Amino acid sequence: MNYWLMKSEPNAYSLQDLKRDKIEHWDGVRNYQARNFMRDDMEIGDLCLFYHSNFSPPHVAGVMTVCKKSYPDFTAWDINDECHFDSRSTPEKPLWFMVDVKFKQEFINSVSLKDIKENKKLENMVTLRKGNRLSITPLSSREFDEICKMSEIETIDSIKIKNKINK
DNA sequence: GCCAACGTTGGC
DNA sequence: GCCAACGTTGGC
Repeated sequence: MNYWLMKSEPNAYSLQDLKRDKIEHWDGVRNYQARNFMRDDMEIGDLCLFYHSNFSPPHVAGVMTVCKKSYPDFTAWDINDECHFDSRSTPEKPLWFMVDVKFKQEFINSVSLKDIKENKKLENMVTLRKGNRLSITPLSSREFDEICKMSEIETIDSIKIKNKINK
């Protein structure tokens, strides 16, 4: 089983949205490395941290699981979908792929990027590597467990995030 | 809103 | 195949 961190801008799609929808396809990935992770390495049952990017403060909000193996990202074929359409991808020769994810858990306390950076045990996280902009990164089981553990503790940032989300 | 860091594109 | 120019990501 593998562990992943997956980024989404909560404006576009949040963990709370997934909680409502239960299952959703993780479409719109248009980066080859991130695509390869999904297409080649993600298995049913893999555990994923749901990370809210472009939010102040940025944070991990909860956990989801992979519930369907990769298949072509059909939003790339929709000429009316300005954000996702890519003429290079066709049903015969798909270029982009996605998996389905299932809601598992909303953290009682979100874990902020700042708190992650300050945790010595997480200093080797791929997500933290300088200049990393990958929307999907692998995690070790230890890193995954550590972040879940951190969510049990209330912090200044987690209170900030709670207040903002409940507004 | 700024901008660093990276990925992608396209001319040569 | 190089690399400059451009676009995007995402923290701050």
